[in-house]
Amino acid sequence: MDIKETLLKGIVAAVEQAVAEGVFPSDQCPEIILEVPPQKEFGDFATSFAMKAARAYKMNPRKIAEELASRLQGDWLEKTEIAGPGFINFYLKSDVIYDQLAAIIAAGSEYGNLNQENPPKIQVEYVSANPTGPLHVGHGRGAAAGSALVNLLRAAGYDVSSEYYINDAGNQIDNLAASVNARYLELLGKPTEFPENGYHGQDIVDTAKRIIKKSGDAYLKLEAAERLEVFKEVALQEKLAALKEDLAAFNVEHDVWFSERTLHPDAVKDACHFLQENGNVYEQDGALWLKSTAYGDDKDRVVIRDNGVPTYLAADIAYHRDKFVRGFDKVINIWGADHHGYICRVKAAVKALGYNPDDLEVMLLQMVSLYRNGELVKMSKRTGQSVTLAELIEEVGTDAARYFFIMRSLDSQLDFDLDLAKSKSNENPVYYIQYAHARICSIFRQAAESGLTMAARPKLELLTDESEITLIKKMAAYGEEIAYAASERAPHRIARYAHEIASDFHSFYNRCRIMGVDTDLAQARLALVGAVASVIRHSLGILGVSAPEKM
RNA sequence: GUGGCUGUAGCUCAGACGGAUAGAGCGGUUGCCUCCUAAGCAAUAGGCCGCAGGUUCGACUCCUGCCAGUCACACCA
Repeated sequence: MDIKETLLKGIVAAVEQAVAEGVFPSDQCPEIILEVPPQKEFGDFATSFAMKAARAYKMNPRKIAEELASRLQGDWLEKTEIAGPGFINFYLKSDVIYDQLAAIIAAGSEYGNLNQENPPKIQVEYVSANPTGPLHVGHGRGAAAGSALVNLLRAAGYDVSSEYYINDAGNQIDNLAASVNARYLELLGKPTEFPENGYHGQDIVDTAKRIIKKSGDAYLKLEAAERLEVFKEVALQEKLAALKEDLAAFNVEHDVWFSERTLHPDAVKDACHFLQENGNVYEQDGALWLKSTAYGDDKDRVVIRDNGVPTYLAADIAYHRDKFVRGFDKVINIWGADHHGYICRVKAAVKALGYNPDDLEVMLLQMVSLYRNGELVKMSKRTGQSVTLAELIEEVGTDAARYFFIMRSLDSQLDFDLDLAKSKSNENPVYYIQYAHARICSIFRQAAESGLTMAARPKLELLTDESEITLIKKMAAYGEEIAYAASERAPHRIARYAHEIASDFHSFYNRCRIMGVDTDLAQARLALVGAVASVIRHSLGILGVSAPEKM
């Protein structure tokens, strides 16, 4: 069992004993929280329990600490100290950490994967950009963060399904077809007015060119409406293929691609009927309205327009109903910050459908601002002037782009410095981590050459250097970090962790040598750095960043 | 106007249900390659944690108000 849990149980037992002896009052026991102290002189773990309990117990905190410490036992415990206003500091026996290291080594590449009994089913829907043009950098943040979150949740033992919602119904798709049509006519020398809400990107021109290359002017003979239908399908298939290609190049893969069209008309109608029967929609001015105000929205929202066409919300209601019908315990949507006003009505819809709105978690990504040469790069999807994800990957590479997107908390606006990300130098944090991994691989290559082998049972207790102890403790904390980061939905914590362990390793590397020291010590160190490499690989794997063996 | 997010070192940002001297990277200064990758290490300078109140033994963290930046407030998607 994890040493922290063991310690926690020991403390609980000590408190219970004190209560049984009448030293502590029987009720009002505050929660016991163990933390790693800010300084190593304060021990391996500490708790502020005594200070928290002081009020409830009406006792002096130092007295509480003494009573607790005197009842705490365990052969893994070196000593306890009471410090400051009433902190209890715990010092573990040194062999405890060697047991931990041995367990980490034994777990191998599985170390960092947590097991949960009856893991909750979680769905993560992310990117879901309209299939009307290439992905741009904003989608890139969603793609990186979403896939990292999926990896993180899986490592934490959840049963996760990732999904892309394809908005392949509605006006924007008609605009896509009309845009392709306009380019088609234009290229064939039959100038036409470009649709007002059309897409101006080069990709639309390219699609038109490919159509001409394949079929020439054959489609000119068709009625306009027929031609638009054909172009709609061609364009949609091309866009979807391009999206998948862009995402694949970015180490992003969705388990399910969900087409909005499949919701029309039946699922949308069913959902509306359902809401009608439980009285959550009403008709007014010829339209059908969701009573979202009953669930905290500012105003009611139209679901079916007066012309009989369902709104985007109608499809989303049907879609979210479908998600819950599929049996997910938690449904996570990753949206851009510009959609925040939409959350309330979807949650209202979820509640109106009879599900718990708290089971729908919407994570908002704040905006990305690109900087090049110190200047803001303006983005506009309409005019096709934006920097696309493909261009970003081309410019800075998948590893750097993913790391830059993930390393910041999702709810802080991101300034993405292109010049920094593409600089293949020490300014770039992703290389720092990868370099640590490459160095370890290099050590193993050298060891193999010089005949140094891994010991079956390395003498880990020889690892007594400060930097070695730091590394072991850092690795021992990885599981907890995974669990916490997953529960907080905070993949950036893993980026941080990876950087920290890389830093601990580089520090070790400069203090301790492996080749040329006593064989037992060398083998122990080899085992240590092997574990470090494994943990770095695991954490980079969550981030979707490669772990090169040479740099 | 209403709502969301943000405001911490020169710059970009971390900071676990309130706790012991507020952290990292970049940038600055100073050292370290006869030795496993110097894309590295070590040391050092740099902070009214936006402002003002409040709660508490204790507040960057919680509450209230204000200021600033940003995104959004459709029978568009």
